[in-house]
Amino acid sequence: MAAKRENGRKNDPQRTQEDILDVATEEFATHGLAGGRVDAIAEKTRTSKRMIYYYFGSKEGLYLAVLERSYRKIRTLEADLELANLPPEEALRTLISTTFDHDEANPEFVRLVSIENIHHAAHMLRSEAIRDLNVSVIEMIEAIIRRGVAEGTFLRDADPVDIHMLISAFCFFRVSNRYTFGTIFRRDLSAPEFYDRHKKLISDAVISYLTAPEPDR
Amino acid sequence: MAAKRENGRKNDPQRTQEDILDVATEEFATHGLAGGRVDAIAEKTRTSKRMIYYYFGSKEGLYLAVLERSYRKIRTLEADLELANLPPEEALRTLISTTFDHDEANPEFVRLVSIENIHHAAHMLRSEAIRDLNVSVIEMIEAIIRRGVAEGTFLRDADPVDIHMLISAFCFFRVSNRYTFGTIFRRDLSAPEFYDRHKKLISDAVISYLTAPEPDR
DNA sequence: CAAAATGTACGAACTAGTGAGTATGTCAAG
DNA sequence: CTTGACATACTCACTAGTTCGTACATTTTG
Repeated sequence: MAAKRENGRKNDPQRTQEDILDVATEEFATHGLAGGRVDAIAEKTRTSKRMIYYYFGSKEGLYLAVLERSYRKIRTLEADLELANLPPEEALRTLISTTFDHDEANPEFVRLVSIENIHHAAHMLRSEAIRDLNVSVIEMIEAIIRRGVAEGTFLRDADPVDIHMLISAFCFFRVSNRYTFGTIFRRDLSAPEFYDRHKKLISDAVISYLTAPEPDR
Repeated sequence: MAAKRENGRKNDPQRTQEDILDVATEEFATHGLAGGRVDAIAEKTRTSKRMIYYYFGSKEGLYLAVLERSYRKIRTLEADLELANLPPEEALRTLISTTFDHDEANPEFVRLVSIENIHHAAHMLRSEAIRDLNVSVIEMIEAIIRRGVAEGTFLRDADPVDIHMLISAFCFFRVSNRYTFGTIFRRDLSAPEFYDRHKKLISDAVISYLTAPEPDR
């Protein structure tokens, strides 16, 4: 065993882990947790399978790490939105636009969340990091609604979580159900023509919901 | 016939297949396609694994059969809605209520669709039965909008597929993302208190979208 | 040198799928 | 109404291949 270090290896644990996580994100997002193959991940990595187990312990451990990292990424996005100075309607449109663009730009995140739901969010529940995500969106929406109601623009004092759900559902569904919906209605939801139109649709829907008078039924 | 014997075997192909499909639906909806185990299905069945292959050829064949059967079930539901006599708004509320209730009552269907989306709707595309689903909802929505616009109740001439998407997204998301959304926002979306409230929310949102004047921006 | 990081080769368990033979029901002919 | 031929329905045991995970050796780094 001539110990030649022709291509002498460099130890770079940081990069190794990032590399594994990148590849694993793609693999799990494409095939699911059960469908994702550890060997397949290892091969696409610049390192070996041994390192996956060295750093993440198990397949599930790796999956959880992938999930946590994905969630951590969004948290930052929401954080630096300056909405307090905008008029309520505009603030809301900006917020919706951000959610919309995020889901549009991160289909692998959307897929991971779908997969996690199939597993009843079991891994998420075990992860403090994700469980304790402080969700600033809700506070933002709450503030916007309060301002809107105060100044008389909004006529409905809606629940902010409900409003967030209305927004999220549409933005998420557009990406998560792109394929089945697209197949049935013969419509390619990733086509650029729908981008502006759908963003306007959900924005207008939310705004008109809030500005419409509460029907007495 | 009438050959009834104590513990002798009874040939009942119809029942055998139904039995397999019932169990497989549950298994795939719970664990996904890759995660679902043929052996597990076989065990919960009153028949054997050999019969699964006898009737469905392969694991994928079984999955496809499950998917087709699930889709076939809904098709009927939509069909017998009598909306033509109702005023537009009420017709729309009835339609939304139906979609809402369907997703609420069939979480395993919602899950199967989610799973199918992870697979890019690959199986669906291969199934004529599903691909050729004639979607009457769209025509219904189209008719309602047309009537509403004609009589001046609705001020927007919206695309019916877009409207259906807005409705579907919310109803679907409520069920499909029940677990992750519920975990993050500490809210049990299957709790009865949300049932009426959410149904009213999506209905009001759609109605107010259609009745609100098109903003000029 | 010790500790951390990495590569190789292997194995135990699992899993989709099958080979080969058995039971059941139908029906036509004797 | 009995017999036997035949197609469909079914059972049991087995296998080839995959997949997660690990034992062991080796290299890098401080």
